[in-house]
Amino acid sequence: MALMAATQQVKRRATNQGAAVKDALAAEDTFRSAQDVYATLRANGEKIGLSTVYRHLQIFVDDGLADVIHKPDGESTYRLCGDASTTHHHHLVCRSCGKAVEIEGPAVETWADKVAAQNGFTDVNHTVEIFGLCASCAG
Amino acid sequence: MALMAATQQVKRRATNQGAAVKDALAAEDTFRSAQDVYATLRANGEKIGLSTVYRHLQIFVDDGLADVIHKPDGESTYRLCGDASTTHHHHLVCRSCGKAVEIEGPAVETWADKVAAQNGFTDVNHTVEIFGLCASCAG
DNA sequence: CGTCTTATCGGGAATCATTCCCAGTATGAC
DNA sequence: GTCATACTGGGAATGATTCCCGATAAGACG
Ligand SMILES: [Mn+2]
Ligand SMILES: [Mn+2]
Ligand SMILES: [Zn+2]
Ligand SMILES: [Zn+2]
Repeated sequence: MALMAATQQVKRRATNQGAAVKDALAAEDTFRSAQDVYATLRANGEKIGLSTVYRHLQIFVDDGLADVIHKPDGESTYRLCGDASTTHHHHLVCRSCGKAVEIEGPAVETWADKVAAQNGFTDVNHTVEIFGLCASCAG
Repeated sequence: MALMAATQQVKRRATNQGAAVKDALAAEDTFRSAQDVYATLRANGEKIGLSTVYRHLQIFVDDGLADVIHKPDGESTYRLCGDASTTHHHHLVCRSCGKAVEIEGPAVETWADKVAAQNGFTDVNHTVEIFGLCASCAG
């Protein structure tokens, strides 16, 4: 069989580059771009390459440890999932500083599935992101 | 005042390149990339440059005539709004062929605003897109 | 511990969508 | 018709992301 279960854990080596990327993400509750994470790490004297940053960010997403949001300009931003990482959720994101709050909307989930079914669509998923200015940035 | 109302109509010249781009979009009910529209027009013998295609697609978006959706890979895709273009709406999009259905969800709108307000966010907007396989592509 | 297999690194090249630039062209007002 | 200038388009530039591949280091095993 060529297809493995998506939840199959892959054996990974523990490297300090990987730890550094995770620490960088964990230090902020904001969605951050790969370029930004890379710049921060280098500024802190970390010895790491840009390719490696991209590699680990993608691994986190694959493992369900991080979420990715595409900014309007197309750039990908990443953030570690909170403690409630096991449940499906969405985000309320500050356009200015990137600060994000995990949100849930059961009603939205059922609505999305219903609308899709009514139109004959199957194998559905959805993206729901709310953007705005957080209290700090609004002042 | 440096800021004009977003609804202010700008005077534009009628060019056949602009018409060609609009016709190309109107011919399909799918979200299509600038590159795709460009390739189609050239294949049809239209005399038009890639820059011009991007230019007009952006104009349509600015004028509220078209919607733009960013595919997971980050590429922007465009589609003319339907007759109900005056009302705020979202889309149910086929992952395979790009076919899109305009959908409305009043409950989602109020939910989004409420969640944002509860968390002290202002000047909010949101993206809600449902992806799946249309009936044709599912067979 | 040493050795060995190989996953992981990382720097630079390559890709690719999108934007920029600007001299040439066509629109529409008068 | 004339004219000011909005529009055009081809090529260069940008910038994020991916590729490539020889060098490095994690960790299994004895
Ligand atoms: Mn959801
Ligand atoms: Mn909405
Ligand atoms: Zn903020
Ligand atoms: Zn389809």
